[in-house]
Amino acid sequence: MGRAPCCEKMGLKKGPWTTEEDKVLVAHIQRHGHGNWRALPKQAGLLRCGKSCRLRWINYLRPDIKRGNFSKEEEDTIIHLHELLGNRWSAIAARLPGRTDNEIKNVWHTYLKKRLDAPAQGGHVAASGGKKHKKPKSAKKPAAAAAAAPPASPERSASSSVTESSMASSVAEEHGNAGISSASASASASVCAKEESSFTSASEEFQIDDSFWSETLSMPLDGYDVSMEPGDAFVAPPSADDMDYWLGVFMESGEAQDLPQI
DNA sequence: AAAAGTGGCAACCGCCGTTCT
DNA sequence: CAGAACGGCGGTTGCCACTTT
Repeated sequence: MGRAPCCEKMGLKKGPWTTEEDKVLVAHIQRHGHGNWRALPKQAGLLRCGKSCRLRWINYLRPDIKRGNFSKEEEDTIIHLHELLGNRWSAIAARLPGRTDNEIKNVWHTYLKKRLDAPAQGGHVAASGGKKHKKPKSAKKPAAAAAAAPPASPERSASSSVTESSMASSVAEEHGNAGISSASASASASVCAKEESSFTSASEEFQIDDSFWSETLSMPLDGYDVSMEPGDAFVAPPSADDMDYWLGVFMESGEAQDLPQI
């Protein structure tokens, strides 16, 4: 009705993001937050769809993103949570600080699924390249980006850990002001939990100690009888589709301290 | 050393639930 | 209250780097 028409795709750019676009997006979010993703590209002067901006920010530009290889503990956590939650990548990501749903989804499809499919081989097919030992994508240069972006996107040149980049840390500080407001405006408690937990983690440089993983790995299965076989499709407990249910699970399990006070 | 094959990752697409007019 | 816009999620795709032959 009174709303602006949804992102008209005319003239909008697609494909890999350039360094310049990244900078513009980060700078804009630093200043204004991301109250309205649809309007953001226009306000920032980006020829991108709002969705694209959001994805870029969530998955790569956010200051609290933890890049680099997945540890064994993280992989095990994903496997455990996948048994519990199924393909609810966002829910799984919420329990892995610094990891995004997209990244977890990728890891699942590339390593973990195979690892489960072929347990006989047993070995830990690490995300660090069980077979290929691929160099962290630092040189992947999109054809379109190559022209506009000098060497490589920031997150690619510093792919081991974005948290180490000065840009990221500065954004982290700024985001405490700009981003939180929009995050807290979100109606979804789960989203808030996810976002804000990330923010608090960001300020702590993402040092995840072993206790976190031992708790994470032992908590859900021990505390709750989900009575399901590994590999089963997700069998929802009563009202399990409700994220409040899972929030409650986390709270009761003592994981609450890892979540923001809502 | 070169070519072919394989796998990983970033990004897009479409759907769904929620919010707003 | 109805319809449209928005935000978010999961599935899928395409490009590129790496490995193997």
